[in-house]
Amino acid sequence: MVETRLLKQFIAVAEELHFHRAAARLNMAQPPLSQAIARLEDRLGFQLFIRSKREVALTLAGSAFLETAYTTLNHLETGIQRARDVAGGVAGRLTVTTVSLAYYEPVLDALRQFRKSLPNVELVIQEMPSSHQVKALMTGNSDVAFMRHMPIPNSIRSRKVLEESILLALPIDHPSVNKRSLDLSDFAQEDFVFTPQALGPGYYHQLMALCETAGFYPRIKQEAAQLHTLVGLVASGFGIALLPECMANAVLNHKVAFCPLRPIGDDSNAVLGLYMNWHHDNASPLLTKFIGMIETHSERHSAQACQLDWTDST
Amino acid sequence: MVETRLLKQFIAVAEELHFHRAAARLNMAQPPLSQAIARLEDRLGFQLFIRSKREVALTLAGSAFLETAYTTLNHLETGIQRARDVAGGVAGRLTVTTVSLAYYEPVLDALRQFRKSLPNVELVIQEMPSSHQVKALMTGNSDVAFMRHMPIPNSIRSRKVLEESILLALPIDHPSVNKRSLDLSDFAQEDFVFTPQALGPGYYHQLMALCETAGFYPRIKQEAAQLHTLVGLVASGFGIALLPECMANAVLNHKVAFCPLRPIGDDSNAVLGLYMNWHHDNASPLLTKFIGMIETHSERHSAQACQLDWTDST
DNA sequence: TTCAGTAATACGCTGTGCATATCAAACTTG
DNA sequence: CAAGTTTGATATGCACAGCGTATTACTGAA
Repeated sequence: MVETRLLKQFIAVAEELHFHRAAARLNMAQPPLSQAIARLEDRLGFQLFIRSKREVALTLAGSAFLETAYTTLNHLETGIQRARDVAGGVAGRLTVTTVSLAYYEPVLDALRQFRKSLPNVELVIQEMPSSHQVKALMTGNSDVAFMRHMPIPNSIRSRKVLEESILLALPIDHPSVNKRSLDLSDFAQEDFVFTPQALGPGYYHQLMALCETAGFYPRIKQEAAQLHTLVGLVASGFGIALLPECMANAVLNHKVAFCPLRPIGDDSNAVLGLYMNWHHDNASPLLTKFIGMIETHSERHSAQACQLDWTDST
Repeated sequence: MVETRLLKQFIAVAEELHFHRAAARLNMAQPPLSQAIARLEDRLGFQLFIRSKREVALTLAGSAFLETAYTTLNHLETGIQRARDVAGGVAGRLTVTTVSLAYYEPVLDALRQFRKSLPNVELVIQEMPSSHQVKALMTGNSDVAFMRHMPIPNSIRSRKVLEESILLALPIDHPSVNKRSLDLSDFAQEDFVFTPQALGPGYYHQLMALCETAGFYPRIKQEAAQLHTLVGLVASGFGIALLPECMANAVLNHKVAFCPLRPIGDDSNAVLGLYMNWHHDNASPLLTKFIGMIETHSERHSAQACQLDWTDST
C-alpha cells in the first residue's frame, strides 16, 4: 500500500534531488528518508531514482510517477477542502421546491441572497404540487418546500413565511365593485371559478371553509389549475373568484377588481399563509442557513406588509 | 496527514455502512476500525458518519469525501500502473532523429513494428543535420540518431545499420552508360554536382576521398543539399554525380543512369554506411527494445541485400 | 425482562518508521 | 597526493501508531 507520506517524501527527494536537503525539508533525518524511498520503490516494483554515490537522478518511470504523486496529493487536498466546505455549509446542494405561485418577495429575496453569499452552493428550484413536495421532503429529494397548508407527517417542521388576505375578484363592471366593503355572504348566488381540489388541497379547503362561514356553498362554474387563469376567467365573465392578495399585484388586469372582504366572526380563514417546510432529520448546514435567511427576510417583509395594510385600511 | 490506508478503511465503512462487516472485509477487528475512522474524522476536521447506537449513515460531507476517496485511490493506482509500464518499456516516449535520406526499409520496418508492438509509446521522429543530432543525443533530446558518419564523442554508441554502394549517376545519353563497368578515374575531367560540405560532412568527405583514391580532385559545377536535386541536375546535364544506391530505387528518372564503379584498391570508401547512434548513459528500456528491433531488421535486410548484389553482378 | 446486535472504550503488544551513529565512496583542495 | 568534505547507504535502538482481545454501553426485538 502506497501511503501519502511516501508520496510526500518522494516528491521532496525528486524536487531536491538530494537526500539531505529533502530530509531537512521534511523535518527528518536523512537515513530514514533513504529507507523510505527504498521502501516505496520496493512497493511500486520499479526504481524511482538512479543513485550514483555522488548524485541522484530520476528514472523515466520516476519522472512519470512524480506527475502522479503531484496530481494525487493535489486531488486529495482539493477533495478534503471541498468536503470541509460541504460540512461547513458553504458548498453542496440545496433543493427548494415550491407550489407555482409562491414567488413572493421575501422568498425571492432570500433565494437571491443565498445564491450571492454562497456561490459554491448548487441551488436547485423545482415546482411541484404540495403532495409531491411532502414526499420529496420525506425521501430527501427536497430540502425546503414552500406550500400553503401545514403538512401532516410530524417529522416535518413548518414555519409560516407570510400571510395575505383573501380578496374577492370581481369583473370591473360588477355592481358591487364600488362598495366600501363587501360581505362574502352577499355573493352566495354568484357563479364561482375555483382551483381543482386535487391540487393544493389546503388552499381549496380553506376557501371552502370561508364560504361555509359566510353561510353558503359556492356554485362552481369552472375550474382552472393556475391562479392566473382564474383571473382571466373572472375578466371574461365566467364568474367571481376568491384569490390571495398577491394576484392583485402580479396581474395588472384592468378588467378585474380585487375587493377586500369584511371579516366574519373568526376570520382565521380569511388570511392565506405560505409555509416553509423541512424534514426534522435533515442535518444539512445549508438548510439551517437557508431557514435563517428566510426568517430574516420574512420578518422584515411582514413588518412592511403590516404597515402597508394599516395605511390601506385608513 | 491522510494516509491511503485511512481512505481504504473509510471506503469500506461507507460502502458497508456497518463497522463489523467493513472490518471483516479489511481483515481486521472492529474496534481498531472504529478508532481509525475517528482518527480520520479528527484529521479532516469534520464528521464523516452519523452513528446512532444502532446504525451508521454518511453525512453530506462524508458523501462528498467518498467521491474524493474513490477518485484519489483510482488515480494513484492508474498512475502507478502507468509508471510501471514506463519502467517496463511498454509506455513512454522515444525520440528518433534522422538525416533526410535515411528512410530505408530496415529502418522503416523497425519503426512500423515498434509502433505496432508498443502502441502506448509516443514515437517522435525528427529530421535534422548530423551535427544537430549529436547535440540532441548529448542533451537527451534524442534517443536514437540515424546518420552517415561515426560521431566523435565517446559517450555515444554506434552501430552500422546498412551499407550501400556508391554509384555513378550519368545522364542517359552519356557515352559511358553502356559500358559493363566503369573506372572512376576515367571521369576526372567531368563536371560534378555535389552536396555542400556543411551538411553531412561525413558523406562529403567520403566521396572526396573516393575521388582522391581515383587520382583526381572533382571539379564541382554545382551544389545542392537534397540528393533528389542532384539527380535532377544530372538529368539536366549540369554534370555527373556520385550517389548512394538507394537513389536508383527511389527516383525513377529515365534521364539518369546509375552505374556501378569498379573497385579501386581499398574500396572502403566505395560503400556508404548508415549508422544508428545512441547515448551510452541512456537507460530507457524503450531504447534497448528499439535497438534490438533495428538490429533484427538490419540483419535480415542485409542478408537480402547481399543476395541481390550477387545476382546483379552475374 | 432478557437476548441479540451494534459501536465505543480499555489495555497490552507488535511492527513500522524514526533518530543517532557510522560507513563507504567520490569529488575537492591545500 | 593525502586529508577533508560531501554524498548516500547501513546498523542499531527506540517510540508510538495502529492492531487484537476483552469488555462496556446502548438499542431494539422476543
